[in-house]
Amino acid sequence: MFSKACQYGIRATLYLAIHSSDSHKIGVKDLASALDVPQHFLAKTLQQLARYHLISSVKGPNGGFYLTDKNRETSLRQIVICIDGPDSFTSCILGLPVCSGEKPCPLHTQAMAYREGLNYQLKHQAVGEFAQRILKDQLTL
Amino acid sequence: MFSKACQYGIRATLYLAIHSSDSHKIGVKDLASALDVPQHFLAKTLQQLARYHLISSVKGPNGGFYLTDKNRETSLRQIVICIDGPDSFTSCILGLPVCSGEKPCPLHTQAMAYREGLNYQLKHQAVGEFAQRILKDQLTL
DNA sequence: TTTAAAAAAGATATAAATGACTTTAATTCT
DNA sequence: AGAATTAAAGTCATTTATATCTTTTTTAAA
Repeated sequence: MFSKACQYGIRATLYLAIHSSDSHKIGVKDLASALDVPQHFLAKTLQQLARYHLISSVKGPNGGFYLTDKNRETSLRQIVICIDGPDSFTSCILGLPVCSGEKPCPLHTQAMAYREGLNYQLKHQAVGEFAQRILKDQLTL
Repeated sequence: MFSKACQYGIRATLYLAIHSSDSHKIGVKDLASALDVPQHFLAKTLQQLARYHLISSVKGPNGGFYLTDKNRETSLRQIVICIDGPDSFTSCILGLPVCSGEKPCPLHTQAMAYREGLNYQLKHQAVGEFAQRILKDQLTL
């Protein structure tokens, strides 16, 4: 479903949403050890997200990654698209080159129901809202 | 979600459900070209399924793969388990080593709701039933 | 006893994930 | 302002996993 890069990207973004701010940036090193993921691989992923302005970063001393208020308004769907591309939720679950409502594979209907639901959740909940729910419900990152 | 091997396995099994019988077996070569998938990779997958008696095969002239009536009663869930293992539907969508109802990740509820749905469909529909629906609704393989 | 086909084992290729190193840019401290 | 420092950005190499191809062996039927 999600590539490792994407999983790391989602977790890192949510972590930043909870722990970072304009005045408190977090370096890859700290982030990687907090999430227990490979540092350099995470770095690459974060750079990709920063390039697309889904997260923010500054270089140099006291620099690092952080989320602006605007960053907090983006959806996790955007993060997924940025890393895994736009098709991970729509491509055929059986790998058929053509598979759509008109020409469905045997699992099309079932898969769509499942994936659309998840897609909706990722699309209509802002990163900031997710973060609040994580704090409230004490979810794991 | 599914590995290529698993996608090929599902499609091949359904193809066999529709086109094969005790008296009409199908060779990997024909199967592979009908589904347009790599022949030898498919062969390996079919052998795995045959080893676990989810599909049937005989060697030699006029041999090949086919489905018995009993084979038609197995579920696609069994096929998936046989190839991708038992955890592909329950392992954490964010890759966390521990993620459960008690200690959920931020996407746990959403992911479970929809994966359980798909899982249910795969579990409670026999391969034979699937095949009939494919014929009835003219679905693509 | 020849033949057709699966079964098995192994080699190769491709892609995903990870790691090491170099460069660039922003701060901080003279 | 200029040098030193820190951390991201970028590039390249290595490892690991997945997918694919090749060859050999076994088995059942004609």
